[in-house]
Amino acid sequence: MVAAGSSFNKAGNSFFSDQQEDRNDNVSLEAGAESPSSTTFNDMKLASPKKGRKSIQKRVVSVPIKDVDGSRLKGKRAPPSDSWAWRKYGQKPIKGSPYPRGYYRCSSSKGCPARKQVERNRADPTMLVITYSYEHNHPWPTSRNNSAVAKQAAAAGEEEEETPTTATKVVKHEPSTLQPDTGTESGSEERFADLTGYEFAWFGGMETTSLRVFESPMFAERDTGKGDVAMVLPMREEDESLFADLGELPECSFVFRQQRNMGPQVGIC
DNA sequence: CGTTTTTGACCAGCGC
DNA sequence: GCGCTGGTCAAAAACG
Repeated sequence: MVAAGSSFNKAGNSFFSDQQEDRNDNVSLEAGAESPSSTTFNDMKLASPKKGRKSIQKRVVSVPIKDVDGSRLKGKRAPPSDSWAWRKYGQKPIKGSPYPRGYYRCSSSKGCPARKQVERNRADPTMLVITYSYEHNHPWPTSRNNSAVAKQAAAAGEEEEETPTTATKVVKHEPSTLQPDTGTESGSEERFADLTGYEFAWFGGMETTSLRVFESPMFAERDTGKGDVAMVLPMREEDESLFADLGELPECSFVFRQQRNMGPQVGIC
């Protein structure tokens, strides 16, 4: 991303570094778009030394546009990306990216501090990169319908969003919040337990049974050796074709498939 | 009529 | 100090 904007330079691979949140509610964050299709789910805690604000946690999720779109079209699928209501409050073209980034604010409840940014993954336009930001200890409202959410997320993708459904989710964890190596699995489970309490409550349905974390070589390449943990969540069979196009997927990614009446299944490369 | 989206302007941080 | 960029605000328009 060509050293995306100023604020990102400092952090370098800011994705995997602690970042700080300054001024108002702004948060500097790495545009996940830069990362290869793989990335995807990041966890970041942002402390704000300056204004003594609560720590801000960020999570980056990469979701296939089709997933989002499908949800929107059919209206009754599993939540595409989250279960909250978001209101768009801005959109900006991002330097180096042909796709604009949309800024959303949680509207599930009054005073909801959560925000998210949605943009297309430059490396893989079929993927949407969604960055969630919220105060670490903020109690989230209860789940809401997701059609609106899906619509918004899809909108962020702009143009083409007319493909069927996909439910692939590649999840990546911020290593700093996990135990480096040995912690891959236990650590991530821990993290995901956290997730289930927040916007990713829908993960809960499967996390205990098959949500696992794997390390992917591909993440290492842009992650200056921090050892990212990647996770690929359920995808639907009809989307295999999608992956045919995702040449950038890790040589060895783990893909879970979840069939409607069966639990997720693990596919091993 | 209330809510959401759009869009241009403004503000602040960072690099040069 | 200046310019660039990202993030937010806010008014108007659109939508349900």
